Amino acid sequence: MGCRAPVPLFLVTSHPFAGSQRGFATKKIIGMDYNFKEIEQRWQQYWDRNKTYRVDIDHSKPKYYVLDMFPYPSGAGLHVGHPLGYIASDIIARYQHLKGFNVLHPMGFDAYGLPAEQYAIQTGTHPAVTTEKNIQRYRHQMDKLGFSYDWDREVRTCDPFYYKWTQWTFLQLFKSWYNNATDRAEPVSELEDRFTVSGTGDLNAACTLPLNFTAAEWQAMDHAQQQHILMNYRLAYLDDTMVNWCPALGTVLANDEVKDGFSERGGHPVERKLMKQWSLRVSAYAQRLLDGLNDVDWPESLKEVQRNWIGRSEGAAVYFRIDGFEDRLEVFTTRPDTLWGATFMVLAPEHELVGKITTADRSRKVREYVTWATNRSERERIAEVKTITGEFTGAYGINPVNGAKIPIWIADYVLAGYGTGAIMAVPGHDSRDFAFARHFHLPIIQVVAKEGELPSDPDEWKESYDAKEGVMIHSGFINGLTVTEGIQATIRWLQDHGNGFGKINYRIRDAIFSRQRYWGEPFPIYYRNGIPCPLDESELPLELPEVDSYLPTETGDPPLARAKNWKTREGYPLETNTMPGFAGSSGYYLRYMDPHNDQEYFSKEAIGYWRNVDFYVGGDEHGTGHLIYARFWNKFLCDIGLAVEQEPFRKLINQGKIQGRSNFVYRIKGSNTFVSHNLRNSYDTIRQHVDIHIVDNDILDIEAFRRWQPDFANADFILEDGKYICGWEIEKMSKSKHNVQNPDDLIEKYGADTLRLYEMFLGPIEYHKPWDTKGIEGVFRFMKKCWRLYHDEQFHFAVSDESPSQAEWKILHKTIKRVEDDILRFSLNTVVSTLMICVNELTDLKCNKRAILEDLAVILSPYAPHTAEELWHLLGHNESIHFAAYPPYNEEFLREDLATYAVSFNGKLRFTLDLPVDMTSDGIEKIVLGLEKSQKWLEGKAPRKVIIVPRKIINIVV
RNA sequence: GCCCGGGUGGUGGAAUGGUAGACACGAAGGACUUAAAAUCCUUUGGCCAAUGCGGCCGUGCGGGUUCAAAUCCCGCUCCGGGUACCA
Repeated sequence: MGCRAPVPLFLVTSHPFAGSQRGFATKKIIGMDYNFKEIEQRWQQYWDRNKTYRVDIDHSKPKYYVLDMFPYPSGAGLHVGHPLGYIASDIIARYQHLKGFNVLHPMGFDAYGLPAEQYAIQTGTHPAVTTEKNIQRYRHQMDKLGFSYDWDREVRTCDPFYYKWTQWTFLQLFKSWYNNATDRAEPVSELEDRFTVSGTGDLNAACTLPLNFTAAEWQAMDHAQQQHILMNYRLAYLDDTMVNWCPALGTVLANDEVKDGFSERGGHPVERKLMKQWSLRVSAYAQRLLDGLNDVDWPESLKEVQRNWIGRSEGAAVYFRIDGFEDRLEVFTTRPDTLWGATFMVLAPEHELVGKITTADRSRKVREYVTWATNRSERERIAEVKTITGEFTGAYGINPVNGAKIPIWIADYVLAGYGTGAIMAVPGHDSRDFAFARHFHLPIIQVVAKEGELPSDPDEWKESYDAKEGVMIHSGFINGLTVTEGIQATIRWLQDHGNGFGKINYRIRDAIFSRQRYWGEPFPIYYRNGIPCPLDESELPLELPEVDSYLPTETGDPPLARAKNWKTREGYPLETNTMPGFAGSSGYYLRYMDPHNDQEYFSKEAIGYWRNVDFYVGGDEHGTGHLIYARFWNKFLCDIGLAVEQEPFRKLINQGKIQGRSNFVYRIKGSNTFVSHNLRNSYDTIRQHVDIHIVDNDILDIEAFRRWQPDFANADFILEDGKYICGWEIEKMSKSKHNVQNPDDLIEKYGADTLRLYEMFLGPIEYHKPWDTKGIEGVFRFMKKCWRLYHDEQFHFAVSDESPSQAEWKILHKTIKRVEDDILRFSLNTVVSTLMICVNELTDLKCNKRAILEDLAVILSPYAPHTAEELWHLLGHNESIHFAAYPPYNEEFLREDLATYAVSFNGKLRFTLDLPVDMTSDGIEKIVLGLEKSQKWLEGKAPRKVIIVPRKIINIVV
């Protein structure tokens, strides 16, 4: 903190950029008030021309990577809720830059997506055209907000230069398998060598179906057979899969794209259907995806969502022989201890053995049931959860622990996609099995008793006993053991006798990676004699072809089947499916590190420097989609030596949604008369949404209302206090509710800096919160007040080189510290308050000292970059404020002689007291107890205890 | 059902076991102005008291830990979100 010239020097500088003022000067005002429009425009141009936010690798500085989830550019443009996260990340990026980090802060577009394709189907407009137009609009709106993105690094998922690497990664997945023994992906070529030498031998691989063959058997297979086998192991594989088929969209959806049996986009019904589909073997990474959650700084709730989605459960696989057949039935159970209580078995209707084991007398009913169950849509299944249905197959399983013969049923409460699609039913200790047993009059056996309780008659039970606590009974060699001991003992026995083994099961399923759509990445795959083969990497990118229509063909093939010459040079047909939306977004954060590289995904140098994202901002709706796939993608790229960090997103926050605040009018039924809010209960009224733009502070602009819609031109009103008061409610922001706020209007009225400040001021970044336009006025006042600190009454720039007073230094450094503390814990709303307090206090002192105001401009710059930049240049700097340094906090300025103590008696605050900061506890105690005020609260009694927290509080216990 | 969040003035929110309601919005009153806008000043959790003294109550409800609890613990309640025949 250097000394300034002691001579008071009052600087009056004419506005250096005042040339283009347009009608802002009034007769009185000579200089200019806070002219945000001109300021913002000027600096946005300057930053763009000078590439102020361009960033390159700089080994002399530590890196910091700040990322927003890139948007899908929809036709509707941005509303006030979208920029919330972008503003937050921009503040962090700017702050970290001031702190000396080399900050990577890119932006791009998730440009493949359904809406552009739907629009293409309706209008014939190429999705690329629609997408380009929407991107332009997004870009324009974002530019007006003053973000510090390095736009030279922009990526678009639909750009062949970008999706070349999406296709490339797919090829690597295709050429890899997952070795559970080494816990990583390895080349399929090595797997082939292994098969040639030792067959499946001691192979421990992630696969679709466990297979066993010898080297000789492998060598005896022809090429097609071998390729078929390899497909069982590839990380990107083609398989017959039960998929979520959406007839309305003509495509398959991933599990996370389906909600309650309807498509998430569009809300169309979804059916289950068996189709040949590309899938990614995400399940191979289940444990690593789970473990990795311990190493990231994410909201606990989001981690929990992912843990549930991965759904690890520990238990055992148990083999049941089927009476009269060679086959054995494998079931998964988390409760092997209850094996003695299994009284029947249930298979999913789709289970492969159903046809084989069903007896002749049962076959008609079973077939009917299977047909009925498989044709039921997902939606019906969910709607009828409580209906119990099933059929007996006529076959019996043999319980390995006691040889008991138990009936095998089929029922749709057993899901084909989970575990092995078959269960042992223990009605005594599983509520679903219990309900099923009661419904079909199957026996129930108790095998667990609560600690200290005697067994009871299960026929009397109202519900099963599911808890994992108690002692085993009626259970052979595990009698008397606790549940936990029983589980261990049973697993040991199963393993020793070849009847099963301890097993960990995961709920997470492989990701279906095919879409029957046009607007997506083509697969770099062709078919030779029906066998899928990878394109050579030199052929990439395989560009999306032109088609004459965006609909499926008459034969039901995807739109790409319409493309002319959709085949390789040799004439082999190319794959006609395209990749799903999450393909392009799974690795975009890596490409930003080196977006112009035409030789590789990203260079070793780039990944070695930027490593991973330090701070990621986006919505929590991506918990089971993008954030799982991206983590999978990154881990795979780690395995093959490209990525260098196991977790791509170190710290993540979910920005809350901004809700709309709707206004209502109350129309008397059957009339054109509207009743003010508080009088509405005296009439029979209908509530109607009213455009929030014609309501100010819940008071309706009656004339504007009459003009709003022709219907209301002759409306009558019943007023209160001469005003029409509207009702209000917090709802989703939507056009139909007439409550949409768009950022362009607000920027026009208040400027981007004010909007940025206000969005942060609304509340904690992760909260969902209502948008209330009224509050923005307060922030706008703050900006004007701040501007005035640097200007005299005629709005001439005027700062003094005089040395600041102790009080002024103190205000500044208190602010420096608080702002910094708050930014570091991402409490961005309280920073705004702190800045307001600072400006209020400096205004009270009429402070215009350069030494204070320069630092203030820097502190302000992450939040209000345009205004700060203007002030910075007015202060005489020629370089952007972006290259300034965050002022170091100096504790000296906060040093005080006196501290204010809160004095309480029995915990109740009674008065405050200023005392020297260095006074000892003994001294304080003496003074406080000697005060006349204290006598009143001591009531003549002697204090039992006196607690003194230095410089804070004194508590006297009486 | 299960799993997460969360209940603080008229409103958004602040308070990292230590003066509850910072900072704003809104409201009421006032100054300036022919007027409006802009700006500035005062009051603003409730109740009692009334001279600006002062007191009592108060962070969804009931207990507890502590010198001290919005904050930690136990039980309940209400609201929001996620998820669900997952064996």
